[in-house]
Amino acid sequence: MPRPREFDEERVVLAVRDAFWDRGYAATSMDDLLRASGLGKGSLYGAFGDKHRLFLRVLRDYDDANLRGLRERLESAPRGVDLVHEFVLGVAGDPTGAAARRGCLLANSTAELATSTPDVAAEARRSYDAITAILTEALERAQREGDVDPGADAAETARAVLAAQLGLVALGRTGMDLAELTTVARSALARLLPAPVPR
Amino acid sequence: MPRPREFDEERVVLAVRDAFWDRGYAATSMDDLLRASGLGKGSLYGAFGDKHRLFLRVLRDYDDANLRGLRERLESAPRGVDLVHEFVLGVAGDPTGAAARRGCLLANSTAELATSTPDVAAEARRSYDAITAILTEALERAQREGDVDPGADAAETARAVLAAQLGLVALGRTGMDLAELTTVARSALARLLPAPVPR
DNA sequence: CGTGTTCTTGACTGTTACGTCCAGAACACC
DNA sequence: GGTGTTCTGGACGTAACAGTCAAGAACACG
Repeated sequence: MPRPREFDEERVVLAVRDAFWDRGYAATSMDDLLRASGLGKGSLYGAFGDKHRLFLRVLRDYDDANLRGLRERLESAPRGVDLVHEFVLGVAGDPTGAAARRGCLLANSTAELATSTPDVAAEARRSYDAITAILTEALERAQREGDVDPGADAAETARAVLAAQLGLVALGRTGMDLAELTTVARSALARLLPAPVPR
Repeated sequence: MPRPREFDEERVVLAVRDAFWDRGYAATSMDDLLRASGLGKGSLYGAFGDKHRLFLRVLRDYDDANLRGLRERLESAPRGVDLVHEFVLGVAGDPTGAAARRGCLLANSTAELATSTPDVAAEARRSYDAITAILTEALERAQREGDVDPGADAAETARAVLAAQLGLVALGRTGMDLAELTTVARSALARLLPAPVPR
């Protein structure tokens, strides 16, 4: 009997996500979000609650999509080491550089809000732990496939790779030249992944 | 003949810096800054201009102090490689973990503002370029001193080290366990600095 | 000790912020 | 087609926001 929603919840989350992504949490006003989503006040508040709750919803959806994508790529990757390369080099993947300048919504939000909003810090830990697990799995596969030294601690390597990727994201956000960013990514990758001893 | 200032400009900049550091740029109100500095509105506006200009002043002072500290430590360090270690391990240097959770003002600000405020992105590039130059010098010294493989490209290594450090700062901000953070820092460092070939 | 310049304080303005609320619209079901 | 429930849009209230301004205080200098 209820009147059905006129909007698609997922589309609204994506539109709102872009607004937060472009301006940051605090600088994004509710009016910005209403304009971005095309909804009226009652609808947005009714469906998602206040700004803080809406933001957390956006962030969680963003992270989940990222993790889902990583897992899928791990399964479809010909070799485990490919995923690791993709993960790190992807920071400079967009040839226009727009994606690099935009950075990562989670990383941006953590830097802006981690102190004042424990929810965001917790979400970041959750996400980074999950990414580390996926990278660890990829590296273990790479070890079995002979692309990475089997003597290396896969979990430890995964964390180092994650740190390097986060650093690259930070550098990309400064507007660093894409070619330079790629060079840094390649050299970091080459050093972090210990090659198997040739025999 | 003019009436002298009653406040110390440098102390005000530091107090204001802490306020920005704790809350982020957008979430810090002028009232917060007035309370933190102890000044009245006319004084703060008269001495530093509006919020944006004040923030840039704070950021520039912060960066300059950082760079000065790095250069001094490079000169006083027994070995070039020591500075590189300090630089990376320093992220987890405070045993309480408060410093790690707080992160770096420049990194936080870049993540929050780089898109909307080109000044901040430019300041970040300036600072990171300067850090890279210092690290390059330290690495070249380390190569001469036999602590790093002389065949490695020092500038490229410096950029990789910077990326790793920025990643560690990002991880620290999530509240990651200090011991774990240190472990990641050590393993990244060990892999990024190619050991000299023993002979 | 008068004078001129700067500094300080806080009231004030206009804008924008977030969130609530209500009247009317739109639909599913009977 | 009536009825009940939810959705929609916008007006509204209160609070906080950034920044201006003017009146008076504090000093250096002559």
